[in-house]
Amino acid sequence: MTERRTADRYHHGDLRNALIDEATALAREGGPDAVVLREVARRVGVSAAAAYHHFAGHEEIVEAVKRRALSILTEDMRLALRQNPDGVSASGAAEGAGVARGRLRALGAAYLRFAFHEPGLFRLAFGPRGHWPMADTPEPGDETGEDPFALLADVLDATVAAGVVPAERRPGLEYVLWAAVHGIAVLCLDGPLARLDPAEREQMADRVLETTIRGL
Amino acid sequence: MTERRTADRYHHGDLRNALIDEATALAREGGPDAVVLREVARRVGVSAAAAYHHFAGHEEIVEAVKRRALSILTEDMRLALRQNPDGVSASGAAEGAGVARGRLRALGAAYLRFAFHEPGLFRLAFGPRGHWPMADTPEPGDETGEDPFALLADVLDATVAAGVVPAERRPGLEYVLWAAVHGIAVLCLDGPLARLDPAEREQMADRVLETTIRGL
DNA sequence: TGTACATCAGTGAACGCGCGTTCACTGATGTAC
DNA sequence: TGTACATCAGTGAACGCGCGTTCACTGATGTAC
Repeated sequence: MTERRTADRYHHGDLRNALIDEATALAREGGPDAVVLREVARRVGVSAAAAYHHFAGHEEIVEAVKRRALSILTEDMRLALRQNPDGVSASGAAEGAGVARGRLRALGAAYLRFAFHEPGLFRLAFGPRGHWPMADTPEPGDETGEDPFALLADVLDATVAAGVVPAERRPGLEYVLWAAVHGIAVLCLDGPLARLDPAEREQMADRVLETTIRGL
Repeated sequence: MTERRTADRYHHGDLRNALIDEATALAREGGPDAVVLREVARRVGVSAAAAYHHFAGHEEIVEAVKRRALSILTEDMRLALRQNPDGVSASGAAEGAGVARGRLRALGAAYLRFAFHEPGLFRLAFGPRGHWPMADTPEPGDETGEDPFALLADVLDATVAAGVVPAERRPGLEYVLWAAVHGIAVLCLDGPLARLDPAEREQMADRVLETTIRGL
């Protein structure tokens, strides 16, 4: 019943978040172009002008959704790592090569799961005007404090420590893996592999990961 | 002076091609969203309605530009292969592993050169509503009769023949390589690597190709 | 060689659309006294 | 406990924009005779 707080009242109570919620729903359904300010307001049941009390304009709403998408992805990836723990215990023993490779695979698989399950959010976050996390610009409003890039960097460091990757090849290796994984995501979402069923898609994803990790 | 044929006349003479030319120029400058029917007509110096005597509508112009973009890419890739000939002479001797790998690298490099030199056309051809060549749908209006996918398939077949790739890994391998190459293109155009200068970009491209081919 | 005429390829004005944004406004809220 | 009032968060109408598309039209072209 507390939910009634956000309805049937002249003052909404939490309009800002309600708008972001609805904008996110639109992005999920239709990708970047579907996030239309007027439609967001319409869905919340509020005038379009009301949005301007909470956002500078359309772009700011889109930015908020991008941040939310990225934070969902980050959480997915962190979870994947938690389910594939490294072997570094209190004793400080370095993890084995197999474990390091497994964590790398898990990270890539989580990225692809997000792409396949949330294509709209994925396209929004990683589109031409996207919100890519970068090495030199950590997320300002990031709830977790760690973005996908940082997680990948850590796991790659571990592969070097485990002897899977020669140290001289370490710099910039994030991008090599990211490229492969991102590429197959795009091929499956918008490209020639768009008609694959989920099982075939997963198979392709596994192959890309396997091949790339073998090549590192 | 023959150029005057296309100007200062009530009847243009070759309006259809002039429109595609200008639409292509717009795509080059601003990507998919820049291909605006009214602007295309404006640039050609003709009313927007005139375009409807040559195209069913906006989408058909865009399609024509996509085909043109793809045909440029195909030609670039064919040229790259011609400059990295296989060793198959009249004697029919199979080419060496190094040659096969070199041709694969050349093909990937050509794809990336196109992406970097023609980002607007690249985004148009390979965007969400793109014009990806596919294994099962050869290009209908293709001038060359061979698309990038077919070229890649041939070269991959050669790598198997040369013993670079085990035959059981051959099926679907096109997509593994394509994913890596396409991924790094996107990262460099729209992603975290957008600020790399051309030399660094090429270095990253080489690394991705090297790593992926090693992993095949 | 000249003329009537069908056909083709243009024109310019207008339509409807949905967008982001602005404006003057008003209803609700909570605080000071 | 009640009331005045500043502040905040809504409203609804309107603006301007540029788009794709349609329409009735007209100028140019080339062919039949």
